[in-house]
Amino acid sequence: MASRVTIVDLANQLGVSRQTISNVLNAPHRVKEETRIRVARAIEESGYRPNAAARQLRNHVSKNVGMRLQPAGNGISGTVLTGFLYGLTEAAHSHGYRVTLYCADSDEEEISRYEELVTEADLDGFILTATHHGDQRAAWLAQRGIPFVAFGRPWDSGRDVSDAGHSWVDVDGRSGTREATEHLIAAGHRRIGYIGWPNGSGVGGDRRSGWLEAMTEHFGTEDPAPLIYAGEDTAASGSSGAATLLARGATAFVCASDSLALGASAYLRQSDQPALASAVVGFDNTPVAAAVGLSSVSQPVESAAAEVMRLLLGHLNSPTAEPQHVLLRPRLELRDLQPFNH
Amino acid sequence: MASRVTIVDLANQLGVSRQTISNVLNAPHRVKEETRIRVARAIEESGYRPNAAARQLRNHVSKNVGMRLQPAGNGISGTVLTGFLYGLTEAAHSHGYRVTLYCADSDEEEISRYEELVTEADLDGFILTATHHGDQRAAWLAQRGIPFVAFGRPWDSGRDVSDAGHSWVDVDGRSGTREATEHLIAAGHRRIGYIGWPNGSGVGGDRRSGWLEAMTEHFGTEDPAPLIYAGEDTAASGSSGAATLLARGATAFVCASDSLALGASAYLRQSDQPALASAVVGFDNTPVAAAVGLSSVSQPVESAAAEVMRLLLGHLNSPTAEPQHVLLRPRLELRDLQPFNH
DNA sequence: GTGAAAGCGCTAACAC
DNA sequence: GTGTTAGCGCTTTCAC
Repeated sequence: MASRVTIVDLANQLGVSRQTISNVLNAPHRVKEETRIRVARAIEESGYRPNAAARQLRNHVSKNVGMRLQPAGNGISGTVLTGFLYGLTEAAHSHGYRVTLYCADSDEEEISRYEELVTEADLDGFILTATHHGDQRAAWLAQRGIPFVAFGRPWDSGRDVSDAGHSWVDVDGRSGTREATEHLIAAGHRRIGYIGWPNGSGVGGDRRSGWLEAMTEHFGTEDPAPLIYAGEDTAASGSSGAATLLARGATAFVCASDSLALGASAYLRQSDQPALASAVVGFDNTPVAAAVGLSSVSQPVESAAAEVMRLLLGHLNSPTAEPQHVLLRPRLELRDLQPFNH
Repeated sequence: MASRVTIVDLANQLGVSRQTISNVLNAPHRVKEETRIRVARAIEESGYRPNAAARQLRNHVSKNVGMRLQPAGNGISGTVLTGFLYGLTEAAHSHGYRVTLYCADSDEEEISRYEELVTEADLDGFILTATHHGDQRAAWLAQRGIPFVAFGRPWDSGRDVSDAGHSWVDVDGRSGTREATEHLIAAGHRRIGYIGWPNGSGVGGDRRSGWLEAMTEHFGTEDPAPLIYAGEDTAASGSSGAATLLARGATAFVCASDSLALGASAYLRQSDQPALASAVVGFDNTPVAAAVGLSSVSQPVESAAAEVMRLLLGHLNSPTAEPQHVLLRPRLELRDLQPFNH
C-alpha cells in the first residue's frame, strides 16, 4: 500500500486550502502566480496524484474511452488491429485518457455494453469499427449525445457513404492501389492486372478503384475487365488470378491483400517468367509480406489512431462540434522479393 | 443524459434504507429473503446500476485490470495478441472486470505506469507478457503486493525459469512440436528436419526440444544435429533450411514459425519432390497458414487468457494465494496444402 | 485570489 | 434484519 497523499494532506502541508490545490490543477489562471508555483512544486515533490474515482464521481467524466474488440476474423484483426490499438492507447495517454476494452457478439450486444459502460463506468466516448450505413450503434450513440468516432468509413453494400452524420477516420485504399499501379507503370509495365475480391465489399471496391483509376488515366481506352480477377481471400486464389491474368498478357499485379499477393508471386516464380514475381504488390503490409519480401501497401494505422483520438477529443470538448472526416494516404512499402523458394 | 437512478432513488421508492439495497447486492445473506426478492426485482426493473466511481472511491477497488500493449514487433503481437486480448476481455467481463490498456517503451516506463495506474485509477491487477528471470516489473509488483499474472514463462537467456515466484500461464511449445513430429512419424516419415532459430531464445529452444524429444524417443541413437537448421525468421530462411535438410535426406519438416514453414513448403513444391511440401508443419497458426493451407501448431490463446484471468482472480480475492503455473497444450491444426503456386 | 460548505453515490461500522 | 452515521477525495458554488 503506497501511502496515498491526498489533496488535503497537501493543503495542510502547504498551509493553503484544498481548493487552491484543485485550482492549480484545473484552473491555474485563478491562482496567484507565486502560489501556483509553490503548489506545483509541492505536487511534484510529494508525488500527489488526483484520485480518478473521486474526480469521476464528482464530474461524471472518467477520462476513459472504450473500444470493442472483435473476435478474430471479423472486421480488422491481427497486425492492423494491434497497430491501431497501440496507436490509440498512446494517443489517448498523451491526452490524459485511458482505453477500456470490451467485447460484444453483435451490434445489439454492443449497445447494451454502451449502456453499461456509460452509466456504470462513465466512459466518455467510443471508437467504432466496421460501421455501415444506418448503423444502429451510431444512431444509438448519436441520439444520446455520446461522443464517438469510427475507424473506417461507413460502407453500405459496397458503396461508400461518406456523408454519414458522424466523424470517421479511414485509410484511402484507392490511393494506395493507385500508387502501387503507378509505381508499376513507372517501372515500364503496361498490362497490369488486379487480383481482388468479388463485388460487394466496400473495402474491396475501394481498393479496386485505385487501380482502375490509374489504368484509365494512363491507358484510357482499353477495356480493363480482362485484367481483373476476383476470388476469395486466399493464396490459392491469388495463384489462380496470376495464372489467369498472365495468360491474358498481364506483366504485373496489384492485389487487394497480402494473401492474394503471396499466391500470385509464388505462382509467377515457378512460371516461365519468374522475374514477374517481383512485379506483385500486396495490401496491408502484414508480417507475411515482410517475411517473403513482398512489396505491399501499408496502412498508417498509428496515425489513423492519433486522428481518431484527435476527432474524439474535439467531440469530448465541445459536444456540438460538427462531424469531421479524415482520409489518410497509405504508403507503398517497396521490397526486394526474397528468393524464398530456391 | 440518461436519467441515472441511484441507490437512494431506489430506497425511497421501495421504502427501505439504501443500506438494504447495498446489502442485497453485496451481502445478500444479511437480508431477509422476502425483502431481497422484492429489492432484486426493483433493481431489475429500474435498470439501476451501481456507480463504479462511487464504489471505487469507497473501496479502492476499480474492478479493472491492466495490460501493456507492446509496439508491433516486440513480444507477442498480431494474431496471437489479438486473440489473447479478446479472450482476456471476455474472461474479465464474465467476472465483472474490465481491461485497461497502456503503453510503455521500456520496463522502467512500465513501472511508472503501474504507479500511475494503481494510485490514480486503482487498477486491481496486471497481466505481464515477456517476463524474464529477475524481471524488475515482477519484483516491483510483488514487493507492493499488487496482484499480477504473466502470460509466458519467464525465460532467461534461453533457459526456462519456471520456478519464478509468480503466477504464469503459458503454452507448451515443446508439446506442440512434439505432436507435430509424431504426426509426421505416424505418416511414415523417419528423417524429419527441424527448421528454427539460432540458440538463445527461450521460446525457440522450447519448440525445438519437442521435436528433439520425439525424434530421440522414436529413433534413439541417431544424431539429430544434421537434421537441424537454424536461421532468421523469414520465408527465405525457411527455404534455405528445407534445401539444406532435403539434401541431407529429410522427408518432412517441423518449423518454429509459419514464416519458416511458408518458405520451406514453397521451396519443396518446386523441388524434385513437390509432394513433400505437405509434410511441413508451422507454428502459431497465423492467417498465412490458413491462406496457403499449411498445417500449423495452434496456440489456445483464448483459453490461455481465461486461465490468466482465473489465476489473477485468485490473487485478487486472496492476496496470500500461492503462485500457480499453468502450461497449456497447443493443438495441431492439420490442413491440406493448397496448390497455390499452380 | 482564497477559504468554507456541500455533495457526487456508495458501503463499513455500528446501533436499533 | 434493518436503519443511521460517517466518510472515501474531489470540485462547483458561493462568501470573504
